[in-house]
Amino acid sequence: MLHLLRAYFERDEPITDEQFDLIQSKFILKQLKKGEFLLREGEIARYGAFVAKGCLRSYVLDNKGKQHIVQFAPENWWLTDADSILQNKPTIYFMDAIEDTAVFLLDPSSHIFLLQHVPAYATQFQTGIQKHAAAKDKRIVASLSSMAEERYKEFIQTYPSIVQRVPQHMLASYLGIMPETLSRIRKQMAKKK
Amino acid sequence: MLHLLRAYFERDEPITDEQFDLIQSKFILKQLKKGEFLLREGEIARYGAFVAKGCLRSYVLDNKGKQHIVQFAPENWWLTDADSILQNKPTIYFMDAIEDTAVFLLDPSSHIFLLQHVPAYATQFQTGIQKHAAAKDKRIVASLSSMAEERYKEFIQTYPSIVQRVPQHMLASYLGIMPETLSRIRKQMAKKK
DNA sequence: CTTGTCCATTGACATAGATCAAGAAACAAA
DNA sequence: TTTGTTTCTTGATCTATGTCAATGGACAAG
Repeated sequence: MLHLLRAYFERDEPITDEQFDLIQSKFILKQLKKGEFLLREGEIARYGAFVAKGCLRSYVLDNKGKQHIVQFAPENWWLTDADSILQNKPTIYFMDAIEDTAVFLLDPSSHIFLLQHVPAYATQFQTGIQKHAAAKDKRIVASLSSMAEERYKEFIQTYPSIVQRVPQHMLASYLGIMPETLSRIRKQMAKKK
Repeated sequence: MLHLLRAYFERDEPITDEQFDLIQSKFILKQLKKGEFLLREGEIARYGAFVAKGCLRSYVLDNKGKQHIVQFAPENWWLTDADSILQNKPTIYFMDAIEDTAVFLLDPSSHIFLLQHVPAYATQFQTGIQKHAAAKDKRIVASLSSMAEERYKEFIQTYPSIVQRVPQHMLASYLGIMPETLSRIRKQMAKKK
């Protein structure tokens, strides 16, 4: 799995073996079987997770016990609850693996250490933060301004690889609609074109 | 207005006059009349804006020309399009003043300078980023899991001061519902209690 | 005071999407 | 293959919210 971690940090600029040793020494590899949890509601998050292989998701339960998927995290994405880590407060999220998944865990102090000592880490971190923030903005705008069908199309455009690998009902949950509705939307779209 | 800027950076730790001089020298004060724009769709954002007094909002136009409010920024909030600044790409947002407003503008290189030279700046920046990110997460979760009435109640809880000062139809736009619907929700709530 | 503009309210109706119920596929395990 | 799970589809209704249209209040400008 280590080569995947290295490839990620070398995307923009190559890094030396020494630097990668530093990185490597801070991350903890964890293998998750499909369905295993990384974090549950009520726990305090202690790590950020980098997905080397597989796919995680995070979701919340509403007051009726219904799941709502907040994020998918396939290869090269990060998943964490920064709020919980930084404020030492219980998370509202569940995070689990929707396939067999390999993640690298990083605790906050290691994170700060790497920021200060490995420029390539700082670069990728910055890029990652931005990407996440932009994705969130896009999602908020979509939820305000688009009907379900448009949001689905936009999702397909933005995350074609995710569409292939997650079951439809999870997509529906992410989009904020019922599986039945997504099924009907797909039928509509198939007919039109 | 400078004392407001100073008060913001001194919230957690006092700062010296020298440090504040440094801060002061980088910010540009701009006064906006109600209705004046800070940024329009298609422009490239050049500054982050700190609201010292008054209130800004950002919104997008959907393909039918309808406004959707993405954010309100009252005193001590920041408003910017990081994506546009950092990627040098045209913004999709309009940002304007909903009251007479005083903002302090900061360009990216000054931002980096202050991060490196004024610890209190770095601290407040970090806190601000977190606050924004948490607010976005909360909003995404709410849009997935709550009906209009619950979202409205949550908004009142979270931003009581904003409710007082913005017209109802803007609140509706932020909540993703029509003004008529918000009016009906308020009527319902008044009846119940 | 009068006029115009903006905003909130209310009603009648339309529609996107939810809910409930039943099957049909798909797929894995035995 | 048979059986059991899980996922997807389809139909019949129900409900929250949007749309359209009219009215009345608040407030600013003349």
